[in-house]
Formats: sequence, C-alpha cells, structure tokens
Amino acid sequence: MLLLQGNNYSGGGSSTNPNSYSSSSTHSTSHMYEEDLISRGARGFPLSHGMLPAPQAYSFGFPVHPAHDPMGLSSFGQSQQFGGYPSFSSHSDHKRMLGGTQGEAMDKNLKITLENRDLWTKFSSLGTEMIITKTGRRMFPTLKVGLEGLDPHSKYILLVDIVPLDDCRYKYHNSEWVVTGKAEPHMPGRLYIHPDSPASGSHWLKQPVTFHKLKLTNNNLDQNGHIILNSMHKYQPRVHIVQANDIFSMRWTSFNTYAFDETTFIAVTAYQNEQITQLKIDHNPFAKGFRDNGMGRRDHRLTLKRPADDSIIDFDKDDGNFSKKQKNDDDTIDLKPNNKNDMKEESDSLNKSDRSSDDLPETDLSQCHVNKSGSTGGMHLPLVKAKSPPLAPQSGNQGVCNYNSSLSNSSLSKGYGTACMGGLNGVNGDQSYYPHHSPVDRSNTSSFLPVTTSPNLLQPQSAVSSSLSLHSLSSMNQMQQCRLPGTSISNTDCALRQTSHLSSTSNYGLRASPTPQHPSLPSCTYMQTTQGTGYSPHLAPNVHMMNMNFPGPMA
Amino acid sequence: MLLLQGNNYSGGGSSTNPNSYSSSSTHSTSHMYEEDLISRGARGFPLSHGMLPAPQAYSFGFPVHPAHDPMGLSSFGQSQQFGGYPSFSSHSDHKRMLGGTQGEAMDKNLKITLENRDLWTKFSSLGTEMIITKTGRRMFPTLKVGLEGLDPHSKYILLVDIVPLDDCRYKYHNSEWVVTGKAEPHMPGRLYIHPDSPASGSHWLKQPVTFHKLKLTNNNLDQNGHIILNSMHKYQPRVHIVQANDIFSMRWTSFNTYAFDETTFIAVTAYQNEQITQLKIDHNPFAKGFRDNGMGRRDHRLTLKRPADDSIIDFDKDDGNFSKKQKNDDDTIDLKPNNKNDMKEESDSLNKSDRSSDDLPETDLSQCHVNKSGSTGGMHLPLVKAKSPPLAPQSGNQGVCNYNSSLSNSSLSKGYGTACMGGLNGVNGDQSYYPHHSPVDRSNTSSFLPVTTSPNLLQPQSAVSSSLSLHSLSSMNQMQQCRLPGTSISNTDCALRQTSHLSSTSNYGLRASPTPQHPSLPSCTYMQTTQGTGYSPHLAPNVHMMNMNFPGPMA
DNA sequence: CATTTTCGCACCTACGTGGAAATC
DNA sequence: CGGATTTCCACGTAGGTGCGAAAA
Repeated sequence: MLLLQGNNYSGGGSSTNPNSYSSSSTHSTSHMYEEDLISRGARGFPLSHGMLPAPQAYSFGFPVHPAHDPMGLSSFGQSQQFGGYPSFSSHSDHKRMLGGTQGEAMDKNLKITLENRDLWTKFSSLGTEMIITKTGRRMFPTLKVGLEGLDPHSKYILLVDIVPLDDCRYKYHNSEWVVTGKAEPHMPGRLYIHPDSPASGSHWLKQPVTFHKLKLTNNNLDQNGHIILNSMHKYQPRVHIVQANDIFSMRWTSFNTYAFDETTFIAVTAYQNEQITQLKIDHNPFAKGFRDNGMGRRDHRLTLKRPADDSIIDFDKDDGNFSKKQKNDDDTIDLKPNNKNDMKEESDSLNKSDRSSDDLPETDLSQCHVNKSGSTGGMHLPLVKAKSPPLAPQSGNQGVCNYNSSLSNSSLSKGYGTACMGGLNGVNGDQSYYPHHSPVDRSNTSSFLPVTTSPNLLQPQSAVSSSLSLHSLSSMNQMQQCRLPGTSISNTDCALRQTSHLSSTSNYGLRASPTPQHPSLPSCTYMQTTQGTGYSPHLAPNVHMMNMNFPGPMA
Repeated sequence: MLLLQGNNYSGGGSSTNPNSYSSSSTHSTSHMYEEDLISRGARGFPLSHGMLPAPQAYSFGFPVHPAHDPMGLSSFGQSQQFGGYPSFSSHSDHKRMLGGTQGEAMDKNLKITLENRDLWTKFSSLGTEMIITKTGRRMFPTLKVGLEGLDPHSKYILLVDIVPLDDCRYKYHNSEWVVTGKAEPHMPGRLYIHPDSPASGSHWLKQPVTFHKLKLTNNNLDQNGHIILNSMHKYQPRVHIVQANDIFSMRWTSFNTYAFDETTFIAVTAYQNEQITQLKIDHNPFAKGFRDNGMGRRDHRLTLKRPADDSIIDFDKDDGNFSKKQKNDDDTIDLKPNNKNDMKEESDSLNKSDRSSDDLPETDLSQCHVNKSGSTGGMHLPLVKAKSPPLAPQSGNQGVCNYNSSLSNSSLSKGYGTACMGGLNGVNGDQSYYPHHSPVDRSNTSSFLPVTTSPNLLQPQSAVSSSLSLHSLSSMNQMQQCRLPGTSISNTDCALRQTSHLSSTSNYGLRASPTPQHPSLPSCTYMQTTQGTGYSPHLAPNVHMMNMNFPGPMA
C-alpha cells in the first residue's frame, strides 16, 4: 500500500517528498509566532454574498459591500474577506488568546469532509499551483466541505484562511519545485467568511459548503478583501467553524479549525507545471476554451457548441454558496452527454473520458495507490498519497528543510514534472491522508484571534504592515528555515525531498492532542480519510479529525 | 397643469383614461375579497440571494435554495418567492387578520420613495407592459425604492407582491388596451422576499433597495417561486416593510404596505405596444443588442464594442441586491462616455441621447406635463401623468369599468398606440401621482396574511389550486366587472376611458385613513411625489404616503 | 540573461434581452 | 383563421479561464 507510483506520476523516484507540505507541528512546545499570531482585528466585515470588486472609497480600507448584512454591521465596513491585522496585538490580547484548553474549543461532534477530495488529490499529487493576480483569482479546485455534527438550531460562521506552510521561497526548476531562499514576509492573514454566515446548523448540513468565491491576490494593497499571498510560496487553506450568532459574538475559544493535506498549494503568477495547467483546463469549466478538440489544443472553435449538455457548472451565482443540486462546483468534466445533475463528483477520472487526450492520460492518477496504514477499502480511484518523512523529529529543527537536488530527480517529460508537493508535510511525516498529530505541549502554543471586536481594529490599515511578517518572529519550529540549493546557510536549511515513508503512528481515528491546551485557532485539525472501506471515491466519506497542532502562522 | 399631451403621447383624446389602473378603493366598505385575502401561508421560504432555477425535487413544491438562510428555516423549504396560499384560510384566520387598527400597523415614520420613478413614469404613460414567460422574466423597470424612517437597529423584512388591479382581461386593439372580458382566476399570490431579508434598518437605509431579481411567470405550476400572473391582466406591485427578526416572527399587524401608481402594468407574453418595446430597448442594458446603430436597427454588429465605457450595469450579481455604488440598475442609458458611476437616474430622457433614433423620439415624454394639483417644481423632466376620473364614485359601483370605444380613439401611428394606462385609476380618479385616499370604512376590509407559521401551510401545494381564484368571490367593489366593447352585461361594466380630471381632494401630504381599521396588508399606502419644488428628476425626493385603502386582492 | 509579473485577448459559463418563427 | 403563446436564436452584460507577448 505504500505505492506511490503512477505512469504520469512521473518518475517513481519522485516518490520521495522534496517538499514539506504540511506543517503539522511535531515540536513539543510551540512558542513560535507568539508575537505574530495574536489577536487579529476584524476590520472589514463581509457577510456579503460574493466577491464583488466594489471599487470605492470605504472605511477601514475595505469596500463596503452593500449586500446582505444580517447583523447590521455595515457601520464597521464590509468586505468579503476579513482584513488584515492592524498590527500585533498587545500582550494582553495575547494572553487572552492563550486561555482555555483545546478540549473546550474543539467540538468533538463536528465532522468535516473534503467533498472534492479526489480532484484535490489529482492536483496535489502533481504539486498544486494556484494563480494569484492583482485583481484576485479564484482557487481551483475550490474548497468544498461537507459538515456533520452541527447543532441544527445553532448558528455558525464558516471561515477560511490560508496560512504559510513553511518559511521558504520556491522556484520551479527542471520540472520540480526547489527552494530558492527564505520566504518573503507574509501579509496579514485575511479571513474569508462564507457568504452564508451566519447560518443555522441545519443550513450548513443541508449540502456541501463551497468557498468558490474566495479569491487570492498578490496585491499587498488589495482593497477587495481578497486573501493576500506571496507568489512562489507554499500555503495551506484552513476551514474554521465557529458557533456564533454574529461576528461580534464569535469567541476565539469556539474556533474549530481544520485543514486538508490535499489542499496545500504553491501560489504562482503563472503556471509552472504543465501538468497542473492541463489538469486545470480539463476540470475547470471556465477553461473549456483550452481543451482539446480531439486534435491538438487550441481549435476549440470547431467543437460543437454545447455538444450534449453543459450543466456541470453549478455555481450559485447569486449567493456564491452551494451548488444548486449537489453538483460539484469545482471540477466536473463536462461535455459528457448526460452528466447533468448527476451529482457525480468531479474527481473520478473515469468520468473524464470526454476529452482527456494526448498530454494528460486519464489514468494519470488512477495508478497511484494510497499509502496509508488504514485501508482505503474499495476505492475506485485510489487516493494518491505523497510520501513524507515520519513525523519523527520533534526537536526544534524538524521544521528545517534541506534542498536535496540529488533525491528523486527523476524528471520526466517536461510536460510532467516530478510530483513533489502532493500533500507532503516536511515537518511531520505522514501527512497527506495521514493524521497530523501533535504530541507536543501546546499549552503555550501561539494562537490568533481571527475576529475581535476591538474598536481599534477597525482602523484602516495599509496592507503593507511590516510588523506582519508572521514568520520572521518565530524562533524555529514550524517555521523552517531554508537552505538554498548548493548553498549552505546556517539556520536556513529546508528539508526538501525527504524520502517518502509511512509512519505507523498515523491512525485513522481522531487523535486527541496529548496535552489539551489552547483550544482555539492555533490548533488545527487535519482531515483524513477514515478507514474508508468501500466508500465511493466521489464522496469523501467519514473522516477522522486529528489535531495537527498547527499553530497557524497567524493566518 | 392638467396637460397630458405629448407628441408621441399619441392623440390628445386619449387623455381620458380607458383603463382603471389603480384600484384605490373609493367605496365605503370593502368587504370584497374577504374570502380571497385571508391568511396566506408561507410555504416556500427564500431568503436566498437570487433567483436560481434550481430545478429539483423539493418539498412544498418549491426549490430549496441552498443559499443564505440566516433564520435556519431550511427545514421549511425555500424559494426566492413565497409560494401560493395553500387555500383560503378558515374564517378564524380571517378574523385574526381583521384585528387591530391601521394606526397600529402602519409606521408613520416610514418613508418610501420610488427611486426610478422617472423611468417608471415613461413606461406608465404609455401603458407599461411586462413580459411573463414560463421560465420567469424579470421586470423592467425594476422596483427600486429608497427607505427612510427605519430603526437602524431593528431588523426588517422587505417583500413585494403583485396584485390584480381589476377583474378584467384586456387585449391590445388598435393601439390601445381594451377590455375583452372578465379576468381569469388569479393564482395564489406569491411573495418575493428581498434576498437581504432580514437585515437591519441601517442596512436598508444605506442605499436604495432593488428587487431586480424578482421574476414573473405565467406558469401556474411554477416551482421556482416566481410570481405567477395572468397574461393580459393588469397588476399592481406592492412593497411590504415588516419589522421582524425572521419570517416566523413576522406579524401581519406589522405590515407596512406601499404601492406606486407608476408601477402598474399589464402582463403580456409578447409586447403589444411598440413604444413600450422601444422604451425597454432604450433603457434595459440587456437589450442593447436591439438598439439602433444610428442607421436602422439590427446591425448591432457594427457598433464598436464597448465604445466608451460600459459600466452602467450595476447589478450586484452576488446577492442581487443593491447596485454596487448607487447606480440605478434598471435603466441607465449607457454608451454615453462618462456616465459611469454618475449616480444618474435612468429616466432622464436628456441623458438618452445615445441612440434614440427614428421610431422613438427622445423628447417623447418630455413634452408631457404633470397634471397634479401640487407643483412638481423645477422638474427638469416633467413627470407624465395620466388622467383619470375623479375619485368621486364611492358607491359600490365605482369599481365598474365600461368599455368606451368612442372615447379617445385618436389612434396614432401604429407604432405608437394611445397611452392609456399611465398610472390611471379607473376607480378612484387622480391616481398616478395623486394620493389614493380611501374615505371608506375599512374596518371590515379583507386582508391577507402573507406569512404565517401554520405548519399546515408547509404542505406542498400544486400550483393550480382552484380555490385560489381570488376575485371570484368578491362581491363588487374593488373588483370591477367588465363590459365588453359593444356588449352590455349587467353587473359587468368596466368603466374605461373615463375622462381625465384632477381631484382637489388630492393633497401631497400623508392622508390618514378616515377610519383607522385593519392595520395590515389590506391597506396599502400609495406613494406620490411631494410638493416637489425643484428636486432633481433623477431622484425621487420626498414623498407623502396616502393610504389608498387597497385591500389588495390578496396578492 | 533568466525569471517573474502584467496585460490584453480569445474563449468559455451564465443569463438577461427582444425578434421571429413555430406552435397552440 | 387570428390572436396568444412558446421556442429558439442572436446579441448583450458580467465575469472566470489560460495564453502569449510584453514588461518588470
């Protein structure tokens, strides 16, 4: 079951994970980011239903979206996504955040499932890239989760943020991602609030929750509330479930945070790996124009217009939430005659027989096996799991990445670079579909308060706040330092391309944090497939939550 | 000031109002519709942000829109618009609705303004037509109102329904609308709930509230929550403002209902009056394809793509609410170089210099004068007011319309039929911009409860409930009977084309109902322009509310 | 020079228009 | 037959794609 190969997976040697993709902290005490992660003020307040540009003069540096405002917070300014942190909070704020234990905050009843896991896995196995532009770009695949265990009668706010995975800057060289230096300072993390928020538990339970309106930007001065990322850096999206009637009653202690290994990505301004490009074209309905006609790309004009029945697009344009039915709004290979409303998940390569052609074999990923200690059961489309070092090193240095050009350099055809990013955790081995457990003392884990009602947080803040370089303040753990290829810089070695290997410590059940500590955001539950015996690959079934002790570089 | 002429207004003789357009009841006691107007169950519950087709199997005969559901009402099923009434309510329900006095229900502090009044007036002067289709068609112009007097900290729900104006069926013959018979039974009235609902008063006050997502259909079995209308029938849209935290706490006694004379229309499946067609083409951005290029219609292909700067479209696609800025989302003559974000109202014919060409003179309406007892002040673009009979007849027969083919038969060029519908009230003269006062005893006015929490109302209901023919049960008043042209049927004479004339009883201040009675829905406040001295024609300024005693055929 | 970013573009989806022909 | 309705269509808006050249 440790197989990681795939025909197109390009070079079995690449099975070793050069990229630490999942920063589940394995260190015992994570004080790092104490300074960075502290209270973050809710500056803009979205609760609007979409990501409208809304270029206007607003208070707090965010557009006041005129849309739905059930909480009547318009006076605070609005945006689809939360603004950055005005600055590091005071220590008093800091202390506030450290109160409580994890047991308090985490709702054990909550279950979250990555709905379009298969599609994410496809990308992840190749090294997901996400375009970031000045005006903002959506993610593809989209974050789409199913929820369980919510109180139907309570109200919840769902949020997403995206946190850096390491402190390295990357470049795509010779069909693989290599570290080129230390990370740029990260902009203040912004929160994307699901437009439905707040909504009752019954509402969230009704159908998968999608975040397709979320947009990424590289514009540090973005005024549209988009999430600001640095190009050529690795990131991890996280989902937060907060039981609260409104934004102001959100308590940091009530944050339930989850992350999926498959959803890590590198932000880019232009695609580097052609396989990723092709995967996007094949699955993103908006990129249909670039699909092959059966004879070489680019003459889409000859394709019969609406051959059978497009319909896979199920975006709810109006509120940007769920797809109308249960159609996946991320992928969906269309052009297939009757796949409308078939509720079929996108990620099944079986269904994409429509135009998989020359450069992207359909069976690309289907030959990859899931290498997990649990059984994936009768998975029709085996989950692709990237390899990563054992979660072993729990010393202060495990977060360090070393560039290893000699490892897994089995480059393939240029069109298909070595898959080296697929859900790997450089720090804690066994990520991907493996639980990120954190056998560390997290009592002092730095955390962040994504939303506060501090009035001072409402002040407009120019995006480029130097004090926001989140990782710069961390001592060592979790924030790996980088060693450039060929160079040897003390304190800056990023362990890349570690040999793949499975850790038996990964189980498929919920793993409680050894020492319950800070309940809220600093801890992040990584989701993984359960003992998936015989569940449909199209619907991520039961999952178990593992507290990954992911202090979340503030994000 | 009683002038009603206009070059294109076609035939001064047409100044007499053949169509009773505004059914402000003048009868002393309005018992009619007692049976019809009673409690209506909230069956579907929208609160979603859009009008997605969402063709699926849903409970209650309405699509369960997955979108925003702040009230957690998902278990009751959803739709953008309220479903019909399951059936006529019991008498107990009826009685419930009759309780209270108007003084209780009506919030005297509330002020509502038709934002795009000028555009509406243009259409109204020609006889507004609204296309209805099986799949649902938006209204154009859109209902767009400005609110004042709301409590910023209270929550409100805004709704719209559309009620029949009379009991006649019409046809367009010889460039004018004539009665052809008795009305078809009306489908159960549906409520369109503004997607922002519920929202704080501050939210609603922020900017004009538009209902552009509202759709009309002629499909009696519509499952999309669209408002069902009969073709060739006259209707009056109404706006309801309800202070409530959620749909279930909405009390019928808290309904504040308003109607604007200018917004009456005849539902059609295809445009009858070419002037209306041209007006739609000229002002609806989505119909740009049909605008002239300067040389004859239909060769839009030669128009430079995006000549200056399209931008007038300001729909908020995401939540379907307000336009981003304050742009009007109804009209807006674009193609003009710099009218972007100029907040200019659409209806100024001055601004439409872009492509007004052969068949629709720009000055078409500008020559029409407002005939109101008050002064319209320095109105740049004079409001067009149609003439109507004095509000005189308050007997039980004033609601009857007679077809008068001899009157105002000054037909014009076929392209421009006689304008005979513009905001006319066949029953109560002086409608249009004149207050609809109801010096009648409304203590027994039948009303309807648009929303109830009765569990039985949640049952699915096939659209065609025979018991829903609202008007069939009314005795006489308010539900006029019709006399077909040339025929004389006792009890069925519809007074059409009554000579225009102004009633001195119309003032421009709020006119309290003589006898405060049923507070809620049966009464409807008609809006009119205030002593508009020198306000911009683009922004409907102060208005006074007149209770028009509009029992609202249940709508 | 190599790498990264930006910009306009053609091509899509989605859907709102009225026209015109077909249908009822 | 004639009016009313339906259906399909071209043509708009709005905006999400990757491409490729240009710029940084």
